[in-house]
Amino acid sequence: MTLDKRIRDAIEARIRSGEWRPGYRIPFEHELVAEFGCARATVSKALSALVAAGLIERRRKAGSFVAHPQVHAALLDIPDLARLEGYRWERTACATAAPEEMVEVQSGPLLRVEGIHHADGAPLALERRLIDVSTVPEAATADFETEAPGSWLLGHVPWSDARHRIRAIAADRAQATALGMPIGVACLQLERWTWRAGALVTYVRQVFPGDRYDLTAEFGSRR
Amino acid sequence: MTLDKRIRDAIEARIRSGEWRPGYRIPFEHELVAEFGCARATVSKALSALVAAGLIERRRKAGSFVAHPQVHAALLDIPDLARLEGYRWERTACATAAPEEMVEVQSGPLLRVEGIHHADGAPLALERRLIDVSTVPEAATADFETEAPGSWLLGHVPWSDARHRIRAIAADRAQATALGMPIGVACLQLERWTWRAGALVTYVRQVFPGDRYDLTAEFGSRR
DNA sequence: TGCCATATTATGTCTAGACATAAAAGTAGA
DNA sequence: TCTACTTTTATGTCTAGACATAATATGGCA
Repeated sequence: MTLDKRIRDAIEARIRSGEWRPGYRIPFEHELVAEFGCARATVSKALSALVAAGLIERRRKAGSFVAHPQVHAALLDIPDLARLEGYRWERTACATAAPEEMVEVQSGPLLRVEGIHHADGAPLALERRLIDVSTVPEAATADFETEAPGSWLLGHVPWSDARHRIRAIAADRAQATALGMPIGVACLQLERWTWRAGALVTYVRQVFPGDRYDLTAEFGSRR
Repeated sequence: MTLDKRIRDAIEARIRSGEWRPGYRIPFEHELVAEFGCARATVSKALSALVAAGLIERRRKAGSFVAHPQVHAALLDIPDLARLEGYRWERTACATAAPEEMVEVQSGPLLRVEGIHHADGAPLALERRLIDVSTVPEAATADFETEAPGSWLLGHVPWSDARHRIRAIAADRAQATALGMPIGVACLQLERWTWRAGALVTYVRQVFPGDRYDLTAEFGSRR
């Protein structure tokens, strides 16, 4: 393990654990130099890597700060429904659930929340969400009437890893009814598993009508 | 413009132009030090950035080499159909075409190629491709009977930028027939525009049956 | 109080050099 | 010829220090 990686990992661990929350000013370079007993260039290299990873921001004279998390992945344009204006969350169910659609993923007891996102009066997305209560205990008593679980989690779980799966599906009876469309309409289904420090935080499945939504991704890279 | 960025840009330009092809050994660090009149650390920083960008690979003692392009985007798992074994290309049409589905993208005269990718005997994807003949003149005389245009282009256009669009569609009559499925089946449609130095290289639209294929994406990053 | 010039300071970039490391190339012995 | 050891060499990591830059903080002036 190289020294700059050790410094990077030490800082990253404190950010991902939530100890250093978004906006927190991490120690100055000269303080890290003292803490790790190395040259400033080595600390700077570690901090540069954290900037590239999107974990911190550096400002001259002011210092380095834990970056504010963003739901938008840099390369894959997945909307954060809860943040978009004009969207309305409509809660339909909230209960303890067995994770029948989440096979192969380890989790504790789960809370299930379902709802519909609206845009301009019409339903845009159907959301089914499972929250691992052992990872996020506050979720058990949260009020998802006033705030959608997506944005609620954003404020309660600072950092995480995620895996996405995108597929085309035909809307079943329940989905078609909820979205106000005929059964069998082609929909884009986005699934996202979110972990924090190895523990499942939440699983969410969003269904978008194919004619109202598409994903875009840009790559300034290799073909 | 900082010195390390100038070095990086100079190397990147020679790679993207095709002057230095994949596998080419770029000058040793000490040669770049002499060329740019700077310290080795500065050259090394520029090369590290090129590694992070996926443009070069560095091997101790051997030197640094232009990386072999990969169709797989790092974060979004889009398969390179032409490279997967067991896939068979079946050409159905090849003609000059008006780009009716490519509005808003500027291009020269286009060559149209259509075909079906097979896996284990069953059709897996339907492909419609438009190639800009003014950007890739050799395409006009290429033989797409023996080689799919995707892999052919890979060998003739070294580096490029790309934009993707992903949506769910219902298969129309022609698509359903080609894929051997009922009309209206939910399919994942992947579109990709590819540019080289600002000029369109190719547009491709691939249609995958929803029940036979899905995309996955992992992000070790922010939510 | 409000504004502007100045000083301070943390980051940004770069240098010249040291030592480590891994892999290729060369060498000697079986 | 084949194998094992040694040498060479390009990259990998790090140091101690220099100067640049930009944004904050400070102090004086109106």
